[in-house]
Amino acid sequence: MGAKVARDNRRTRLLNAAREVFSQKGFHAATVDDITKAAGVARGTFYLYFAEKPAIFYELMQSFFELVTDAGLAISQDVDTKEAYFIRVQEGARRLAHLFRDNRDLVRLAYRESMGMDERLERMVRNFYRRLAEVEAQNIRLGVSLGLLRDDLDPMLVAYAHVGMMERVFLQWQFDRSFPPVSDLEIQLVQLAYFGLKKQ
Amino acid sequence: MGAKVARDNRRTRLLNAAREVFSQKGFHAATVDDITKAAGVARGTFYLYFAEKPAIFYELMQSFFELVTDAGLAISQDVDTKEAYFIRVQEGARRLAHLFRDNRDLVRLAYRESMGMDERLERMVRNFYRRLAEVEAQNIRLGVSLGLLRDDLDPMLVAYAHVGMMERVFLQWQFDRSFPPVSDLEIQLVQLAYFGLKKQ
Amino acid sequence: MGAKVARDNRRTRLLNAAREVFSQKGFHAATVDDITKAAGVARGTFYLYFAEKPAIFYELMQSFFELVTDAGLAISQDVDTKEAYFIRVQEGARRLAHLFRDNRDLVRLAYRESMGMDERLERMVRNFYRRLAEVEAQNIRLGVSLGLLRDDLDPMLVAYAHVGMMERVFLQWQFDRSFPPVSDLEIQLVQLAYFGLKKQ
Amino acid sequence: MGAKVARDNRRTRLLNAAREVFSQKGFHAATVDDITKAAGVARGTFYLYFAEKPAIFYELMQSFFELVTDAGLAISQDVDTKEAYFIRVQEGARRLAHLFRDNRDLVRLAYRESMGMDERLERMVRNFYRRLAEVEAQNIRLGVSLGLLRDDLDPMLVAYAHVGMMERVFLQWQFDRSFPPVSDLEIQLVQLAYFGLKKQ
DNA sequence: GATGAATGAGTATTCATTCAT
DNA sequence: CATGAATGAATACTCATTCAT
Repeated sequence: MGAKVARDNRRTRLLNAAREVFSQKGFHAATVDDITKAAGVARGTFYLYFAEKPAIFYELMQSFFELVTDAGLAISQDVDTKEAYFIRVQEGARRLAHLFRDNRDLVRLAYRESMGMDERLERMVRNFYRRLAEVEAQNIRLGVSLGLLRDDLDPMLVAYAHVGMMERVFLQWQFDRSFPPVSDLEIQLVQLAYFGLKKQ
Repeated sequence: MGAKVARDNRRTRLLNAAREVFSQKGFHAATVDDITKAAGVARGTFYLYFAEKPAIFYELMQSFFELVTDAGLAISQDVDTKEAYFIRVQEGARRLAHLFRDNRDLVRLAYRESMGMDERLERMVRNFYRRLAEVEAQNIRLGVSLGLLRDDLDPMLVAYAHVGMMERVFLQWQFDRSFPPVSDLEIQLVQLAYFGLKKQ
Repeated sequence: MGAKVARDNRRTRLLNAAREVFSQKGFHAATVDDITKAAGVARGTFYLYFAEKPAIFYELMQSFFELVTDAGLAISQDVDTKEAYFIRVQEGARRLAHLFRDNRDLVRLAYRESMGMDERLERMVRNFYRRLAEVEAQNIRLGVSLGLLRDDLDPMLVAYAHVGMMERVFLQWQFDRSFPPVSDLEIQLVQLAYFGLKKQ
Repeated sequence: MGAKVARDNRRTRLLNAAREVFSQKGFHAATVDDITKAAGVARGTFYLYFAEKPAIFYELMQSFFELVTDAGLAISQDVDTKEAYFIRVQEGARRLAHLFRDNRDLVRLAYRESMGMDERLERMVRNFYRRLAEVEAQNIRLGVSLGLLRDDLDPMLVAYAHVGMMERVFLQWQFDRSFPPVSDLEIQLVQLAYFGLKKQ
């Protein structure tokens, strides 16, 4: 079992190293050598665990996608009252904010080259957004059925809008130093999404 | 002036060729040779008009950024009533929708590798978003001063949220075949932004 | 002795696997991994029986060389009449034909890269040809002393000529589908070598 | 035209360099860098004239094949008497001997790895031998029709036999230092082929 | 201005061999 | 004896950029 542990160690070390290296230099500028050096293993070892350079990148991306999707999935789980729903939505927004804050490397990497690599990655990204929107659309349908949300807008369209506002705001919040220093970011966002911008 | 025209022709042909080639193959996979061949000029000619391969890419990106920013700027121009404001906002949304629809190549290219190239491009992208958000924040402030919009949310934060929802929705609408077929896309979006999602 | 048998089994299995793998993919394209996998042993095991990849190849080549040389040696053994000599020569030719037919893998491998590997192999090949020619030259000298063959040609030169005609004909016969379908191949060859091509 | 000359120069220099380098180190051991260094051009220049490393090797092989085939073709040209035929055969043998002597590099290279590279080269080699045999078979048929040669042996079989004896003898003569020092090599060979080995 | 031949730096991947278990 | 995870040297090929014509 020692071997198994060592094996997992190597794989994990490569993944961590790759996350850091990719995040700093970008996919293209980062060499396999950079990654193995950062992981403290020999060059050839990389290919024992990943078929090719893109493979490790896909895996990192996928793990980010799952973090985000899981946050979305958690919202509707075991919810059956308006009050519980609203709390869950608020918690979901906070969880997402924390996720962006706590995984800077992964976030940076995901938004740095979530596109432009190859057809396969582009498909992964498209699928991620679709799936995420479907999850959010389900959340919205629950809100509608609870009598909380309006039913005259297409749930998928609204879902994409929510995904977009969350990602752009959290992204800017994380990486743009000039972003307004709001402490209750996710609260304002939920307010905006719920009440809209019109004067009451 | 014939020379000037020829010169401009070459430059323009290179830009058009680059837009197409980059859009199809991506920045890294596209070679200078691809571009010059598509433009029908010799390889060396490229370097008479652009200092290096990234330069022509920056210029294309910049032109996209300006298209978008101009659409945002047009909203508040010469507006002084609630009614005019609302019409302009609606027009702005439509203009943006058309812009995404009519410039597929440019949009694809911009979102395909708006990141992950180099530090300079990343700065360009960050600046674009900041400037765009400032423009939208100005629009919002006008709406507030006209007594139309609430004043308890940070305008920049709301601006980023609007940018995010627009870009994600229009992007998906353009490139995801499974996007819900809504004809009044930009109307629903403005509705959502103005009234929010809560049941009236 | 069980261990000895097992040991021999592994070694033999490696040799057989190598013969097949080399014959199909060629020396360079064949990997040690291919061979050990085909033999059903672990990679490290290879190096318990062979010092390096070329070693197993040398051994296969050597075994082919010995098969051929033995066929040549058999001709002159215990021969003391013209009639016996002629019969033996004919038998030798047939034995060689069978040898090429029954060891396609080995033949293919030997002629596929009997050269171009390294200095040592080239020396092996040169030595093989020299030794084979010496054996055949001895046969010829016996024929001369029996009063059957002319004595005005250099025996070594004639020996090389015989080696060449045999190898080229048998090789083509084995691997070129367009080779004329002659059933008495080795008889015609001996005829040609003995009587020459001139019209009687 | 200066450019054209320079271009040809580079190409020719690469071919000459490749012949030497391949001949010394073998195809696999020789690197593209070795060749370009020997030719005095930059690495990338190689790929302006040859699509890949094997391409230049194929071209060298082909040129050798043509030298040999041409020697065979010359024999039967404009011959219509027994005397002329015999002279031409003798000349052909000498021409071949000279060819092997004067193109050591090419010969060495051709026989060093005329096999074992890839499917395409193997096909080239097979085709070369078939074509060469066909040429020699034609020569033999002419000898038969002139009443000089026997007609009871398959011409293609005899042709392959001749090819084999020539190549093996000339090869050994060139590269084996222990080869018997015969001055009239090609004369003895023709004698052997014509009269055979039997005592008159 | 325009050309395109020449340059040479840069990198993913393979695979023979070792050695700790 | 046997294993197979780990090693790291080695190499063809691409392509942005230059510069002589």
